[in-house]
Amino acid sequence: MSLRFHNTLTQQTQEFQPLEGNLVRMYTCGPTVYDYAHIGNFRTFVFYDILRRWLRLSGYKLDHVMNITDVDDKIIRNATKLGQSLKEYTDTYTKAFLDDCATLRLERPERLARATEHIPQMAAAIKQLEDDGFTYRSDGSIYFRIAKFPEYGKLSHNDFSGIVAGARVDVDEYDKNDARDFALWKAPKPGEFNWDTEIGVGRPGWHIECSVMAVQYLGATLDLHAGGVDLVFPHHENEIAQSEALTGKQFARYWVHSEFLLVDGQKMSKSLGNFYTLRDLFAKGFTPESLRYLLASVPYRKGLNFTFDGLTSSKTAIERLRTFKHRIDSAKLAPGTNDTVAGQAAAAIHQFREAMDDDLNTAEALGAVFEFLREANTSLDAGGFLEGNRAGAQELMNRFEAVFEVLVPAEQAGALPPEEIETLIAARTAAKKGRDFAKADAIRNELLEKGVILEDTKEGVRWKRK
RNA sequence: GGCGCGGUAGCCAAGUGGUAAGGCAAGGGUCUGCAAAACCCUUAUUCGUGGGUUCGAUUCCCACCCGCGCCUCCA
Repeated sequence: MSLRFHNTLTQQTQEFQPLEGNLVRMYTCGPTVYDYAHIGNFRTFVFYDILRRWLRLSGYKLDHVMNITDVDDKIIRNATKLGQSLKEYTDTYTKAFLDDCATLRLERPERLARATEHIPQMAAAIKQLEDDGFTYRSDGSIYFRIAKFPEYGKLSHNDFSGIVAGARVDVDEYDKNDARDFALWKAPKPGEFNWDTEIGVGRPGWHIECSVMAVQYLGATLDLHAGGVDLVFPHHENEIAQSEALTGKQFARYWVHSEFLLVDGQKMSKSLGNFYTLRDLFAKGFTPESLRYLLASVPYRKGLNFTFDGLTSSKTAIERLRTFKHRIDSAKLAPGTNDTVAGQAAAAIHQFREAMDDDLNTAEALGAVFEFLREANTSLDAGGFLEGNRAGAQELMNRFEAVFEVLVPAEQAGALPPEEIETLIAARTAAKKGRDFAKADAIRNELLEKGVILEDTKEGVRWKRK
């Protein structure tokens, strides 16, 4: 079967088909750079990465835009407190975010779009919405009047027809006519960061940046729009209202949303002390690959309960995969092809693709890989795995790695150089040959203390980092 | 209260109208100078609870319970 996604808009899992040939125009909601991103954020960003990779591996060409929100209340507050310019402040966290993404091996979208670099375009869009009668001004701010957009609520499947117009609800420190109306443009406040534009002085509301940047770079209708579930309402609902009011066309055809990450069964929060950034985890000795694997291994539409036990078991699982990869790459095999093994490899490759096609079912895809891993190891132990079976096994592992990318260990600072390791291994092998096992074990322990694990295999000594 | 997601072994988790993938952990074994790695065996008569449909339901329907998210710019 072909690629399917669960579309929030239709609440159904639908076959994915881009509007134009094999080009996928996609937009994903990126970070607000007011602090270091936490592992909950990265659950979603890893999901974007898996989504990108699988689309590419399915033969699609991507045009993917992700926003960097570099102006909002928190940013303004924090930057002001530090006496920094907006740019100075957000550059710090933008860089940290991009570094973290690289560490987690997340593919870069074709374009990153910063909100503050699109202020004139946002003003122009708001101007057009004003001209078309979708807005009103109140206390210097400009609001979108949802009463003018009857389809409001179609994404979150809420019925807003009962909202009483004229009710004044004090939300967000601004006055609105209708509880659900939202700010397109916020009135200037003294001492804050403001922009002087064709619609006046002030700063943009949160939602307008995504509508404007998406349409500017990708056109009126996107194939795919992704984000965390918490963005369904109001953010994405508002994006739809603005965008479709502007263009008169459907904004996005497939909406995909990732579920939340919990920590020890609870929402992550600083007050509970269960709030983690990547830096926190690496400081505890966990590797980027372990986190990447853990975040990727639970299908994106399922809540993910993060635990340190989970991280540890991910590490172990990765080790097993690495050992297997090494084995099929380096094993000395007898000539010929074992049809049974060949069939198992083909079945695994098939099942892997089927699972991923089914709304990115990474858990099932992993199941296919591990099942073959066990079958192949059994054959390898028994000598039934032949030279002609190598390519099929490698093909499966390559496909696995193309999606999950955890097999190559990250470079670790201060690690023992490979030359020194090889020297020690040679000394140990010599000691073993002389039946001096005490010395051999001493060398092995010395290496272990320096984070290097030895394995004596039929093909010789293999080492790996702890 | 409204909308949405979910409740499967110690933990993570897939899945189907026909009788429960996979990973981790644990115990036993094979191999090894000892390890490590790898493999084998063992660990859910049962899939939140109660009804219903059916020859048969974990899978479909109804009700209920529990967890989580959104409904105040939080991925």
